[in-house]
Amino acid sequence: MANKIVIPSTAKLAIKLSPLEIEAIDLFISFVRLLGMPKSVGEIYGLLFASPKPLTLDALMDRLQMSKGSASQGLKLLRSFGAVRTIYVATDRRDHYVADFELSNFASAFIKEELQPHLDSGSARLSRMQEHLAKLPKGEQEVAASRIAKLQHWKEKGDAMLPWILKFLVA
Amino acid sequence: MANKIVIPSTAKLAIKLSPLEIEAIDLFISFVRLLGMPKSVGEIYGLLFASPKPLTLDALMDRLQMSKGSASQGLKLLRSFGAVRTIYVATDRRDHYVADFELSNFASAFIKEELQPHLDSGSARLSRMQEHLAKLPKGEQEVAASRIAKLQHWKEKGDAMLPWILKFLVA
DNA sequence: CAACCTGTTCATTTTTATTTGAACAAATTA
DNA sequence: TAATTTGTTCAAATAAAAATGAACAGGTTG
Repeated sequence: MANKIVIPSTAKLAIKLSPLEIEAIDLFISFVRLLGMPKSVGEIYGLLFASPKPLTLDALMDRLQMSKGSASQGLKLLRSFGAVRTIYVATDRRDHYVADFELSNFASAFIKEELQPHLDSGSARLSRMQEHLAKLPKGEQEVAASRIAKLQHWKEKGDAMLPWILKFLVA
Repeated sequence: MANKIVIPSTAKLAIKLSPLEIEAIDLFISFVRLLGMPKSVGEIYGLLFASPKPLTLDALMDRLQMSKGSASQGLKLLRSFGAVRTIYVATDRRDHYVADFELSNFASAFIKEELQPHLDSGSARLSRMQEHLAKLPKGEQEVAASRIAKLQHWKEKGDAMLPWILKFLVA
């Protein structure tokens, strides 16, 4: 005998995502993947981006069919670099989220958290390399020195470029 | 009874990586990870970068303790964007690899293969969004239109920025 | 041409990243 | 203050990415 499916009166039917929402979500999934973030973060931002009104954690879970943990962590990350913020909604004590539309938030978070640290640790690395170089057999020193110089040059290029990119994005 | 360990006369002891090599490998592992490439690619490039002479696939496997499959695929990828190339070595029919020191190869491969395609598909996506927009209830059209305009703006910014970055890198 | 050498491919295994959901804490309400 | 609501955390499960190694294809050599 087949089980009867009972839907409690409090259950909310998940409203299917609209084509526009799907398009936005899809766009932001590929965008965040590019920055090495989990897909769920793209889904959340995409839906908030497309949504005309603020959404609660519940609503996100419901419409994206996503666990509470993912939604909570995704929002945490998005908040951390200002891609999303809460907005006060009277009579409802839940947090209501809206997307911030400044794309540069994503990019500058990526630059500050991923690129900058690597460039910064680069100086120390180059020093260490110079030390190792000194201990090399004479015959190998010249080649190695020229390659370390290459790295130095790349680092300088990176250092010079990042501020410029940041400025361009924010502008 | 303990087994006797027999080392066949043809076996080559893997030469331990030098501190300089380790430093280079470590650097390039984080670099390629940033570009979403597998660690093994960074190891290969790093060792070739540090190596004063060309290395064969065998040598890479041996010194990096890496499988033939990984080495072969990593080299294939690195060759595909010119980060590595083969060099002729008389009396040895194996391929001998050297690193190409033009950093811009990595960056422009990344731009051409990851960033550019997303921007390119963006136009079609924006058109689709415009169509969905038209089918929206009147009340929601205005908000949605302004957000699509945002996307348009970002896309234009990206389109404008990429060529500039590319030029900066190659310079 | 048969045995060998070199490198590629790809199904399988292993490792790493992401998601889930239940336990928890904090705040609110009855 | 007990019950409820809301959101976070984290250990465990799942999914995705990467590495492995055996089978293979194409050369080369004796």
